[in-house]
Amino acid sequence: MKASFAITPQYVKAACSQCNLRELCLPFGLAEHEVDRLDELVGARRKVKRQAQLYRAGDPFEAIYAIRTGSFKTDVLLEDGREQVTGFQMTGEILGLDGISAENHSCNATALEDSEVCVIPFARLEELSREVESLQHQFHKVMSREIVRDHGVMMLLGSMRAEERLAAFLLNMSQRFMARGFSAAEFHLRMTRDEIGSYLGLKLETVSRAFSKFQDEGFVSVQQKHIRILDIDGLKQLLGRCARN
Amino acid sequence: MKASFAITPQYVKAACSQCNLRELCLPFGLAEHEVDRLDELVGARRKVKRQAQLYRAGDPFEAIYAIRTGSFKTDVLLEDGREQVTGFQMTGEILGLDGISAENHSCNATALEDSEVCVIPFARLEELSREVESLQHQFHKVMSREIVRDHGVMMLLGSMRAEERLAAFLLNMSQRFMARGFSAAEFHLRMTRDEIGSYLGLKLETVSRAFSKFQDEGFVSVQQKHIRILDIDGLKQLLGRCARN
DNA sequence: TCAGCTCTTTGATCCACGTCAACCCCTTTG
DNA sequence: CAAAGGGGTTGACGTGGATCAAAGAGCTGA
Repeated sequence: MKASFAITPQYVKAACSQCNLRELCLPFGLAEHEVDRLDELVGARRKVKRQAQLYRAGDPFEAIYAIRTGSFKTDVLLEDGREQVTGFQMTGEILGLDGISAENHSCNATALEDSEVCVIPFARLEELSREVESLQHQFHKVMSREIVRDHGVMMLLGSMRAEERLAAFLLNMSQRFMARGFSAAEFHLRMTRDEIGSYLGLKLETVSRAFSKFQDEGFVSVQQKHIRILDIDGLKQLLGRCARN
Repeated sequence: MKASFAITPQYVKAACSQCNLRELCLPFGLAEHEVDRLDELVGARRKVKRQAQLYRAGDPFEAIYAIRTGSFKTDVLLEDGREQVTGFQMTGEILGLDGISAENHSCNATALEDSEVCVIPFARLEELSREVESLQHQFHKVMSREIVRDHGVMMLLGSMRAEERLAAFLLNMSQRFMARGFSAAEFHLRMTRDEIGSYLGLKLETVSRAFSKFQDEGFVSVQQKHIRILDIDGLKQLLGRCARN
């Protein structure tokens, strides 16, 4: 279905304007005729298979990417091979902003499931955003949001204990699924315990134990990657107390 | 001296074009006549006394700030009062980018010493960067650099042990002092052990002990806030080994 | 359908860093 | 110059989460 869409000209033409992710993505706040102009430069689309990389650290930077379907993780690697996951990205979110500063990417972006992204050539985006004020502003907001998000992760890594981190993670995922029209209470995590652990600055065993504890206490029901949140307020309260630093 | 400069019209006119920080700041990469246009909108300057706040979380966002003299820390606060320092900023660096996304600031910016910033009204910056391509691009680079920096901090907080974190911090400070024409080997830290600890996700005692250890091992000489780096390669090697996650 | 994966869970043990507490050194102020 | 207070250092001790180990549970592919 997706494939047949992808090759029909109407679909290409109507990319952003018909996309149900526009509220979350670059077209947010644009007038209809402005979205049409954005469509023109977002022609190309790219499929990325599960475990394949959209880009790697060091790759030359040419475009940013909007996730149309699927999800990704981004990570940076130390010389000794250890990995730090810097984020998980869902549909409508923008990948590749790290590449602007040095003109090549500084992290790796890996698909967590078979995914598809809209390729947005950066030079053309800058060009268009010089003409379209609302696009310029929305793009700045997207970048700024990434900075704010990163500060939240620092808070998490620097000041919270293991169970708080996982609670914050689950609440964040829940809220993002909800924003995309999915259930806030029940969802599939596409990443492994190891990847969650890397993101949260914990070992996978600690993540697993925290999940078990939450389940024992009746906050969530966990079956492998399938999560059901049973007591969202309980999780929120868990967050409130117990800072470490 | 600074005060007398600040009120002379030439000085206001020549702000960016004569500023020795242009290489590090927004004017980087602009042609001379473009810098002149930037000067026009960077008229206002603001002094911030040590310990005073340039802005607070929740303040309406109207401008970003370039640090002319002095230094700052930014932090976010949890409801329970615990603080996470998200960064230390030096001359030429830009403060306030977090405010763009929600139209109000999401963190606090506090001067670590008596400081002065250039106020850059954001609406006018967006306006000008629609006209001046090189300014637009440099601004995007500045935002992107902040994102890359944040990823580095995540790496630090999520994957490094205490001594590695402090070593990374010292090397980073050293490099930034050097970029500003100061000694890379000898400098004054403007922040307390507690603030360093908050930034690095450690308690102040742990920071203090790590300083002592580095001193015992001959890597640095530490006298309160005065640091002399004696063996920069030793510090770098310390970074290479010993990841935790 | 089975073999060989990878991912997850759980238990036992260890240790890096947090916590608590005492003391020291500067700096500031009257 | 004395007193007060804010940093900073150091020691003793406790603990949250890492580490090591083993077994179970789901996929994947022949």
